[in-house]
Amino acid sequence: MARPRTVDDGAVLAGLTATFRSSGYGASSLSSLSEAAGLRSASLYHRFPGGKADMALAVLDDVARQFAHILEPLVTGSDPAADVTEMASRLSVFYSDGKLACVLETMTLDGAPDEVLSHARGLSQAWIDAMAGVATRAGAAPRDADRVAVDAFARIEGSLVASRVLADPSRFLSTLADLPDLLTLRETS
Amino acid sequence: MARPRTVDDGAVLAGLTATFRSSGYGASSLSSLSEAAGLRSASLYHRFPGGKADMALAVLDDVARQFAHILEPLVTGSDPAADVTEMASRLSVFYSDGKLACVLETMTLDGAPDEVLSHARGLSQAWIDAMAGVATRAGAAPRDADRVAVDAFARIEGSLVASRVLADPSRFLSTLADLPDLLTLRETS
DNA sequence: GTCTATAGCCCGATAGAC
DNA sequence: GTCTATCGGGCTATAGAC
Repeated sequence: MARPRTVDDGAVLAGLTATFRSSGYGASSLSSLSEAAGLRSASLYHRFPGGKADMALAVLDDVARQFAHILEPLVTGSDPAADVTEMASRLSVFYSDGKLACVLETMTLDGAPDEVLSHARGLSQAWIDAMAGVATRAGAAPRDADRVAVDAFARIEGSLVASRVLADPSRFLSTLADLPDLLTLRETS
Repeated sequence: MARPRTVDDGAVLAGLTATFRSSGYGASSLSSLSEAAGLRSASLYHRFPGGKADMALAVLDDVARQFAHILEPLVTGSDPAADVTEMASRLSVFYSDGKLACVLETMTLDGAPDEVLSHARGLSQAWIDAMAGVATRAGAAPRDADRVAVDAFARIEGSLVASRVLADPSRFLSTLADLPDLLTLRETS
């Protein structure tokens, strides 16, 4: 990233991410991506020679970087319930309190190339593994830890879908609030 | 539907549904819809003068009809837990054991027209209302009934997303198995 | 590194024969 | 009621000036 660029890398990625996130892979046209990124399509092809698939992979790489931050409390923390609360807080920022869709959901629709699908799959699995890890530290048996981690993943994704379909993001926030109990096996919900 | 048609109405709708369901609204092209329906695009325009939006609305109408059947046990039954089990069984057929996406999820992405969005929203709400109704009959207070119904909706949608993203439909089936306890407030999960 | 311009194809949609 | 043929425009992608 040493060479001068008239449009900031981060701004380009942010624009591409926003478009893929809200429209999905197949419905994101190059012109919509170009407009959101602030670059003409020819310039996008200069940065992403593989075209739309390359852009999607770069977006997923960037999302992976953001998730590394979101999940960091689960890896470095020592108080499982507090660590999950902190992860939930960072998730809330990432999803804008439930107003934004999950790129893992939207990007795996349409006719996304296999490489994009497997990338999204790996990212989801890493997220689940991190949540299973904190459940294990909270005292869960490996099978239970994996079960509640996948359950947490499904509940988060489902609450985002419900927030969009019902046009009411409140379900996402209450799901986040339930996560500490769910992942530490103090299931009250 | 008295006039002769060389291609069966049901087959056309089934093809359109399959395409919208797996690709979403924006990524479903007229050529893909045409191929799935078994009709040339000009013939599709004859049946659906409003174009793609008309086709999407017809698909949602058909889905509403199917949901009337899926939800029928909740309305006519007398044993809440058994009624939810029967609904879950019919849902499993509709979603092909978790291998098919939810048209309510995929159709509300992309640039779907407002009419399509509100149609999908109404269908989701009817589903939730039916589930809240059975929870009420199981003894839940109105607030609790609505809460668990929305929760059930979100869990079902989330398990379908998880099934797709993780390429493992088993989460959908275990979510269905949890529904009777969830909706009758015997929460063990 | 980004731009204008354009290639070639596919898009949604329509006209008119049968 | 479905077809072939076609319109204008948007699509992904590339060539070449600056």
